Amino acid sequence: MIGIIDCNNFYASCERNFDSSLKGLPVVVFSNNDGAIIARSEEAKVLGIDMAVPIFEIKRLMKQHNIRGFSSNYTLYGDMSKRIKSIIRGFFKDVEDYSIDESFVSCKGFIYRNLFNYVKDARDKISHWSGVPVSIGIAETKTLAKLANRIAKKKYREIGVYIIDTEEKRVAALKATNVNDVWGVGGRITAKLNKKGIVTAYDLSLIDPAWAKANFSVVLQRTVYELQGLSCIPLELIQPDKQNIASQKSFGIYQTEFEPIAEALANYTARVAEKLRKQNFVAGGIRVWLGTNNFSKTDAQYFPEITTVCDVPTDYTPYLIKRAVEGLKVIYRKGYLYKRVGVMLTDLRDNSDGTQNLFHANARNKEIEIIKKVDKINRLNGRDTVRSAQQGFLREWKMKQEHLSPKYTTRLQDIITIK
DNA sequence: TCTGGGGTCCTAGGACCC
DNA sequence: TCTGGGGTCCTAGGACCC
Repeated sequence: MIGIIDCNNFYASCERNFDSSLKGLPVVVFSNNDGAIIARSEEAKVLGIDMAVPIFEIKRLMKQHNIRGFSSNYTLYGDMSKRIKSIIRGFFKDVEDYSIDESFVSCKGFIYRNLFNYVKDARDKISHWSGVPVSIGIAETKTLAKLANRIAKKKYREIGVYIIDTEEKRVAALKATNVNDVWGVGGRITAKLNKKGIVTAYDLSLIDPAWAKANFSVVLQRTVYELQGLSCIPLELIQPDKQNIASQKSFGIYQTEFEPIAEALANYTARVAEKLRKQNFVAGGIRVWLGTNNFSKTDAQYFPEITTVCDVPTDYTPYLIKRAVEGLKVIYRKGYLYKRVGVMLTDLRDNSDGTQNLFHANARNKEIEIIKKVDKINRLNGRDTVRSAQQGFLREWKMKQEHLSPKYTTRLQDIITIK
């Protein structure tokens, strides 16, 4: 059996955990740029606030019901996630970190105790010790476990645990679920399935897996097997290395000129390069893209992108920034209202890779020395104390975060303030 | 006026190899 | 006149997840 442990309303629960005055109040969390809703407490859901609605549409509703809104604070959520996962590892030996607020766990070897009692106890303690309520679903496959988790959240909220361990329960769960609520089935596939008369998860579980593969893909075929109780998606206990590291952000206000966009791009590149070095990787390539506001019905639209290969796989920020900005120069056109710029480091590999280039002098050792010192200075004195000139200081493009909560768990002065 | 960010996997088709 | 068979690698695009 496989379990999925999922935090309830994770970001909203994190915010509430550190501010007791929010108890019982509706709480929502905004996307970057304070643009749309990405998390809601139960109270906010009851008031009819949906996922992903733009903030400007619900401003009045928020005022009317005293709904508390927060800019997303990923430093806080990331740190809470770490704490919760370390608690989970005290109860389960084999754990796969699946997302910031979800872990798959193996329930193998629990034959000699009462599975429900053990998991229920674990669920209560994880919730209590972390301050973030969790739900646990258990079944024979990951896809069925996700289904069980939905039931735990919707039907057995107080208990917070649901186990699909009989054929009757499996069929009942499938019949009560729409295909678009099945893990791995999104909007596009749902539309196609519905046209063929497949509406519930139960319908989907009855189709011929070979037909699913022929008419859709091997991905849907696996989902069908998993719904039937045949496990196709194994627990991944070892986190695979990252293949890409990316950063894109919407601008606080539209940008039209090259310089401020290049400045933003340089800053995002500095961030991804930091992440790269933290994981001891070098990047073989860089992709840069630009975008206008795709929600606008009147603005001219433009979404160019460019991929370039590094002369030598590298983690050296000045080089990466230089290449990124060169790429931007190629795709940038005057006359558009730009909404975002993004950068992705691709073709990642271990920094012991040692690939060299016949036509470029090897400056690697010198670069390593320099960037190590820069990292150290910035670690001790704050981010960007030493920076590339291209990163600038104007930051006209920076995103809106007007309702940011303190970094309760990671910044000393905030920890002291909340006592 | 105003709508997020960071990822993965799969597939088809083209280029290329022997 | 007439032109093979078996592969790999790379890229772009599409779909999905949280």
